[in-house]
Amino acid sequence: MTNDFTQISCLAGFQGQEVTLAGWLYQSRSSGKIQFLIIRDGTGLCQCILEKGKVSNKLFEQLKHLGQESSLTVTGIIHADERSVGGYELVVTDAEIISVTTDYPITPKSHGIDFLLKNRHLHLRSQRQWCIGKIRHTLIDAIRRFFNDNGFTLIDTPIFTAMAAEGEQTLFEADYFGTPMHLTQTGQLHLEAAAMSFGKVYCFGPTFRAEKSKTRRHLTEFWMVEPEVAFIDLNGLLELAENFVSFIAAKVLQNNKGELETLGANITALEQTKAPFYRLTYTEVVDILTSEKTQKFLTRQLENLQNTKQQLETQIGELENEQKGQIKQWQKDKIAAELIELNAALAELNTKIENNPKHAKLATEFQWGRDLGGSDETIISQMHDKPVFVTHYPKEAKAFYMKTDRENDKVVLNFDLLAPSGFGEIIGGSVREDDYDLLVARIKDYGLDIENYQWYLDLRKYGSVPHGGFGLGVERTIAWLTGERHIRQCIAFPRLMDKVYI
RNA sequence: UCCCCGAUAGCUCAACUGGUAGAGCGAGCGGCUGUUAACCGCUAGGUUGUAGGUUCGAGUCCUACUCGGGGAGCCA
Repeated sequence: MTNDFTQISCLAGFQGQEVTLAGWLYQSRSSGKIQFLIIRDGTGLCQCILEKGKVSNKLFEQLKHLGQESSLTVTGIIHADERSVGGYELVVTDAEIISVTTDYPITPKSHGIDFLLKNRHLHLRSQRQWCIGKIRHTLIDAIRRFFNDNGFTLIDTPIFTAMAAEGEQTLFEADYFGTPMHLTQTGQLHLEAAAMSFGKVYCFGPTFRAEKSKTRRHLTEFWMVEPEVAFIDLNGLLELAENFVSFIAAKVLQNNKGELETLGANITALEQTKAPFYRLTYTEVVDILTSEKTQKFLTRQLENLQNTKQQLETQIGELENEQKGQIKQWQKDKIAAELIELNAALAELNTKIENNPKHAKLATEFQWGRDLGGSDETIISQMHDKPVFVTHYPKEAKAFYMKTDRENDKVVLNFDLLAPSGFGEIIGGSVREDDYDLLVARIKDYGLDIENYQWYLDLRKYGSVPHGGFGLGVERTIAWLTGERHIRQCIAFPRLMDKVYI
């Protein structure tokens, strides 16, 4: 059946020709003797024009009363028309209704997030979620392409695992025929074993973390790609990471510019995502955070926020006055809708204004040795227009497997990559400890059961080499690329800390 | 886990200091030959999250609970 239908994304090649589209009614408007049906077919949107007299009266009346998301096929001639979504429109000569929908719950008006998540199975059809899905697809394809084209071998690491790698309090427990097991937090440890066989490897799959984190940056189930390379040092890893991120950003820009535009992404900023990225050590970051420059930066930011707040309040005041005046009811309602949006923006601004001094205080009082908090990362990330590497964190703040810097044993050879303009961390990586005795000591220091790590220690016994790798969070990367505020919109069926919808 | 905010029609929201519920969208019907979240007219639609309390009277005040949103800590 599929082969007979023309895809909306390919309409450019069919001007003046008659085609048949198969899809769903995305939206319709009628104006007496003319109807505008917007059809969605999974590849795009197309406005279909229905004129009275050009089709049978029966069909005209049926289509006039057809509910949103009804499925149908439409036949007609394609014309270019800039008034139309997508640039082409179809003048209908015939149509066949496949399935009638009544009372589709998601209307073209605004909805709350709880409602949309409860209806995620339907919300996936919306233009926004569709755009994000297309971008996600490109991103994942680009990730695989990059590693495949650069000599990496894909290794599928297990999801059931006995070991902890990232802190035991964030493990999901599973009952494995009576034996306690965990869902994987990372494929890294197994990947290190594979790297000693293939040299350059990567794994790509779902990852589970039971973090009690109810933020716009956290999911309990997320997708992570992790490369691991034998014979590499920290600089080599940074180069790999910046080439990788530049590549995937470029691919998304190349394939999904339209989707990025629809989503309101900052395309000019993304175009600057080219290696080399900025490089700072943790110690430099601490200096920056506690510097006067940062305080000034935050003060200026606060002033800007307050100015914006004032403008918003003035705007809201004007609208409220307008609303009281002698105007039509529908105009009042339009203003009411605008007010809701403005008030939401105001609430967000207020949160930022409230947080600014707290963040400023946290930054000034920052002491060497602590891990960077979310707000600290945000500040550093806001001060830069390209991704920033932060390297050489204090040993105590990081995982047991990270290699101690032989020139300064207080720090490890690790890095985080912060996406610019306030998006925060998208990559975490490190050189791995390759010395048997040092690794044993670290495992003991962390209070981990050494029995569980025997095979991992073997890797340091039989031909140990300097090696390392990193992990990139797919949903966070999508949030950064698209400018989407919340990570839950960046995966089709999100799993949140205290809520799994469908 | 902690702090702040919220819950009113299918959806998004109104209802000034306590006085018995109101719009838009959506749905149904009608009008309009170029609409872009179209517009105009009519109709239907509610035990105000749950349980108590204060009061002559509670959507509005108080208490507890449930659910949701935002933020913090921790992280990709």
